[in-house]
Amino acid sequence: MTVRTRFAPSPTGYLHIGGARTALFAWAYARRHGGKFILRIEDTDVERSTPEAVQAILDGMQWLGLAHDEGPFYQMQRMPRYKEVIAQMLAAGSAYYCYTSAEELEKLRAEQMAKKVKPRYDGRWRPEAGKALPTPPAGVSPVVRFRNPVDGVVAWNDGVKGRIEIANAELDDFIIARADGTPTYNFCVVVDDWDMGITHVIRGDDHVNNTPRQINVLKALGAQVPLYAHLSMILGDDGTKLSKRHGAVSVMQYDEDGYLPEAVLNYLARLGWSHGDEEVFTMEQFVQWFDLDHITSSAAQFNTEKLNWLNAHYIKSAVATRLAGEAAARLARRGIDPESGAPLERVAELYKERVTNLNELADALEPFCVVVHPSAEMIAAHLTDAARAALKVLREKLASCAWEKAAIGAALKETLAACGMKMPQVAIPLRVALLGQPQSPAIDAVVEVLGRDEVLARLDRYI
RNA sequence: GACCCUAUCGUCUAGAGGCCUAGGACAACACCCUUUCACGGUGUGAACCGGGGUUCGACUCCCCGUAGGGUCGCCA
Repeated sequence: MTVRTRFAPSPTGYLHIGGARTALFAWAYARRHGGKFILRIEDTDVERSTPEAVQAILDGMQWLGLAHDEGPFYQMQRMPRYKEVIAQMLAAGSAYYCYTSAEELEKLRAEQMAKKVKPRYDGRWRPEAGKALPTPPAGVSPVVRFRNPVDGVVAWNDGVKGRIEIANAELDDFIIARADGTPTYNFCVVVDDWDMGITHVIRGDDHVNNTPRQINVLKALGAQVPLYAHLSMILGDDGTKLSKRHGAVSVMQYDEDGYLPEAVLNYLARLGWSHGDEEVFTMEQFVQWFDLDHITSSAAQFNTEKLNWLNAHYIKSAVATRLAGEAAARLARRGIDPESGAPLERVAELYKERVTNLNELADALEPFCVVVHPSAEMIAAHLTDAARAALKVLREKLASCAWEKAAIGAALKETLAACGMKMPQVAIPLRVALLGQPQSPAIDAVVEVLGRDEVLARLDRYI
């Protein structure tokens, strides 16, 4: 049996971090077992589904590098198939028409809530041996309901939560087709998983309660029941349910915020799954190690600090060309010409050990492209008369020394000796004069990469 | 309210009855490195929700509490 997993988002918004993890796990499981990963867009909610959201999901998947083997399939394009199955079920008696209006249902629910019982359909249109059904009211188009078994329990061995058992008595006859004839979620999912030969349904925790209904329909259809694995929620940084106010929820926002996809992937992989003490690993390793047994069954709180640490790690190990390219794109978006100054690749090499994200990298590279003027306070604090005098001595040496790090370092040391100063006393004013800020990587390396002409020109403004 | 799920350092987690004096990572703190700020290195503090069982022995198994969460749509 080949493993077939799927990711089935509804296109009502962007791909959020929880969905991304679900997709990652389903993808990894298929990869791990040499199976297929299927992408299915569940767009039967015409009111809320948008083509923009479909695109956003596709973009998110692509950014993460989670490629699907089949699809994307769109449920709206499978309407004839759903209707065919509904007709079959109607004919077989496993589904029936119900003429109860939405208003009546609403009233029923309110009464049940008031009596503090579980709100559920009372089965008034359910055909039963020896039961007289009401006369269908004129002018009401009926919904179609699934005839759920009354007795027994439906149980499954959940891939992450273990055995779950729910009594059929807890389940009511849910609607599989609306009054306008369109099928509903719980029904489409079943038909799709069946038709697409899905063997492992890896999805969010919030679907646990749908599972027994889906299993019952599958059984009524004579279909094979797949293995279900329900992933717990991801909570926000503050331990509350993830929502817009948590800032970065959309996967693409992480791109925007300067995260590398491999960092996000590695972080997500470790959120709710583990492989002993392994913290940092490649997707190849992840695919090799991934299993359902080591998925945690409790909800996990998102921790931006750990993501930041991983991102910094991946930036450190990324090649400078790539980093320079990423930073250049960000600088360009700020209206800065990335080609206008020092070679960015060399600057990126200097900074990659020191930044947490690509936006910080762009910040760091900016003063190498354009002159950044220090604030008045900074000038007053660092570019004192004594400092300026030392910079003047240094300038003369830099005008003629060999242009490589060691020679620049030597010029710096000679300056210190000549002025009777300590390294920071010259290095910090020099940083302020050159970059507009008192901190930077090793100053000799910065001077070298900035170039002689630029260094002298920038110094001349202060001496 | 009913049903379902969950419970180890602040956070992510290891842990399949003795390997646990509970391990790793992020964060915190201290020290070291240092040409500033970082990086890096070393180290320290920090947890089994409570109560009952089962067992020679429970973080691990069972029950009951408690606390969180999810679901009860002609949404997905």
